[in-house]
Formats: sequence, C-alpha cells, structure tokens
Amino acid sequence: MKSKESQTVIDPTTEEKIRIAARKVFTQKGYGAARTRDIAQEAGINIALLNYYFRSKEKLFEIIMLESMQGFIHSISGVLNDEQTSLQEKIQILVSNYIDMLTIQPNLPLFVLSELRSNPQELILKLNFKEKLIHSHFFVQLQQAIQEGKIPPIHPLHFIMNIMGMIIFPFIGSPILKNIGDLEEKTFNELMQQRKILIPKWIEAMMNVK
Amino acid sequence: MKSKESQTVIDPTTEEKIRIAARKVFTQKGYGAARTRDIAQEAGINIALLNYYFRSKEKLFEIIMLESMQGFIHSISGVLNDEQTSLQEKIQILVSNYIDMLTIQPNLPLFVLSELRSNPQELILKLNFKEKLIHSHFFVQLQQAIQEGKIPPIHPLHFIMNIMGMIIFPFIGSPILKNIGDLEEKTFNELMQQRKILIPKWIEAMMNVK
DNA sequence: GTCTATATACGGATAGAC
DNA sequence: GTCTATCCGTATATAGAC
Repeated sequence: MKSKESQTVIDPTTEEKIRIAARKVFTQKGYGAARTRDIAQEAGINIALLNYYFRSKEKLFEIIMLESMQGFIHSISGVLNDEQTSLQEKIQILVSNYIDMLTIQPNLPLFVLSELRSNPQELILKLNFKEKLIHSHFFVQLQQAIQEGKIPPIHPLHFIMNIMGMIIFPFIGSPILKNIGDLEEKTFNELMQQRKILIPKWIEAMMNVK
Repeated sequence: MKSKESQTVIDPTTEEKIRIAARKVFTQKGYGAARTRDIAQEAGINIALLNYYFRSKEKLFEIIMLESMQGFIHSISGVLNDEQTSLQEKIQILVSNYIDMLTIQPNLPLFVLSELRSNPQELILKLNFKEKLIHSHFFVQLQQAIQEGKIPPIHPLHFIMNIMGMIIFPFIGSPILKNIGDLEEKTFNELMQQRKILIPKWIEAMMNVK
C-alpha cells in the first residue's frame, strides 16, 4: 500500500494536480480572467472537486500566489545573504539564476505585478519583502560601497530598479521584442543567455558613472 | 447655440466621458476584470448608453487600446526620426519624454503588456511596431555605431531592452519598489525625475563596455 | 474522494418608454 | 440621447448520489 509520500513522487495527488493547473491558468490569464472551469479541465477533474479541496477560487488563488512569491523569495534570499561573496559576485549569480527561472516561467513577473496592483498592500506586507531585502547582506554591501565612495551616492533603489529592469523587462515585453527583432523563441532565449554575462558587466560600468 | 466643437472644450461629450472612464477602468483592471458597470458609473451614465455609443465592451476596448498605443507611438516616433539629433541626444529626449508620460499614466505599460500577451499577434501587427522602429533614424544610427565599432557588436535589441527596462520597469514594479524603499508617491516621482538625467549617463557607460 | 445536477449570482446586452 | 427594466448566457459554488 502506497504512502502519501511516495504518491507525491510517482503520481501527483489530486490536490497537487489542481495546484499545478491553477498556477498555469492563473499565470497565463490573471485572477479576473481565469475560469475555474479551465483550471478543472487542465487538471483533469471537475469544478466540484476543485471546491472540495480549496473551498473557492479566491482561496485557491491566494495559495498559488503565496507559493509563487515565496518560491521566488526563497530562491534569491540565499544568494543575497551569502556572506562569502562580493557584491559583484552576488549580482552575477542573481542575474544568472533569475534569467534561468524566468526562461522556465516567463509569465510569472507579469502575473505577480498585475495582481499586486489590484491587491496592493496585503500580499506585499504579508511577505515582508522590504525587511528581507533591507536586512540582507547584499543591501549592506551596497550601502557600504556607496559610503566608501566606490559607487555614486544615489538612492540604492536606483540600482535595484536597473538590475530588475534589465533582467525582468525582456520577459514582460517579449511579445513586442520578439516582433521587433523577428525572433523565434529559441533565438530569444539565446539572447537571454547572453544577458547573463552582459548585465553584470553593464551594471559594473554604471556603478562607475559619477 | 453651442457647436459640437466648442462642447468638446467646455464640457466633454457623453462619448468622450465614456472614453475617459473606459481608459481609466481598463488600464487599472485589464480587459477581463473590467466591468462595463464600473465604466458606466465612472462616466456618470448607464450601461445601455455605453452600448448605444460603442455597441459592446469589446469594441470599446479595441478603440481604447488602439488610441493608447497610437498616442504612445506618435509621441516617440517624432523623436526617433529627427535627423538633426545624435544618438545620445535622442536617448536623452526619449528618456525624458517617456518618464514624463509614465508619471502621468503610470498604469499604461502594465495594461498594454498584459493585454498583448492575451491578444498576441493582432494588435502588434496592426500597429506595425517593427517597421516603424527598424526604419527609424534612431535604429540606423544605432546600427551604424555598432558597425563603426563605437558600440560593442551585440544584438541591437539588447540596448532597446535596457533602455526600455530602465525606464518602464520602475513604474510596473512601483508597488514593490515603494514598499522596499518606504517611498511616498512624491518621493517616488522625485526618483523618476532623477532618472531622466541618470539613465542616459548609464546607457552611455554601458555602450563603452566591451 | 469524485461525480452529476442544480442553485445562485453576476455581467453583458437589448427592448422599449420617455 | 438617455433612462429603467429585463433577458440570457456564463461562472462560481453547493447538494446529494455513488
């Protein structure tokens, strides 16, 4: 007789099948446009069962959203808090990991950012994004570099905006960018791979601008 | 007796009131989550009248979307095709104009980019984005600079991505960024004003990276 | 746990009076 | 042109059988 543990490896639980389907549909369409019918169909079950497990579309959504963001935060907080690496090394690793993640889940940023606008405070506060970043080793190093005059004395948020913008924007804007550059999915991904090396160099160059 | 022309100045036509309301609601919520009831209420009229003028939610949406994107394209194509300005000058003006526009309409990019994902081909092709950019004086200058070795020989799209990312991302990510940086609307906008000067410098620095 | 059938609510659109 | 009242399809959620 199978234990619940082994089932999760061999064959997804019904609950997991729903989770997976929900993540897919929600990230593609957003909360408002997603239909529980689509999720149920994608999971190979029916709406009644979906509600049996998750009570409502809204509850299901909250769980998926929280999971997505926690997964993201978890994946970067290790890098941000590694006391053995320099600022430059952290940026390199961050850029590389992030681009790999987005190559697999290119719709995630637009989904998260869209929903954050509707829900503003709640989720952001719950995840305590701010404290996690500000108290990270990365942020300390960044401020230190500014104080030591190694980096121009501008608001540290400018650097965060630039790094995130250069990494995330291509994925958010991919429909336009692919059109402009006549790119297939494959070529687009090759450009993203190039950016793993290029972005850290660009950021370094920026940091020397006075 | 007022002519229709003078009415549009003194007091918006009903049709215009609906347009304005629709733009507001659509950009805030996206097509799927926007309710015609909300639009009607925002415009101070009722659904019947909305359908009287625009036949359906979908038709109204198409008009708003087209207007938004045409307005945007029109506002930058002048800059991109000014044969009197250098590449650097174009970037300066572009960044400045763009940031001013987004300060007024901060929700526009997320709206457009979200909808483009659902509708992929249709709108992008209709607007002929690609041809307009590729045949612009800006793009010619960019490629020329690469050929002359003034800029590293990477895909020109990388620069487009960087410029757009640095300008647009802060607005798209503003809920998170404001939270991280403990920023009020006013302080956020001050940072955006700073970026009008900073971004062109950063781009110049990047372009010298080999 | 999982299904079918159904209640209930909501949203877009129209009919028809003024 | 503008309104009120209403229709009808669709979406979420639940009841109840298996």
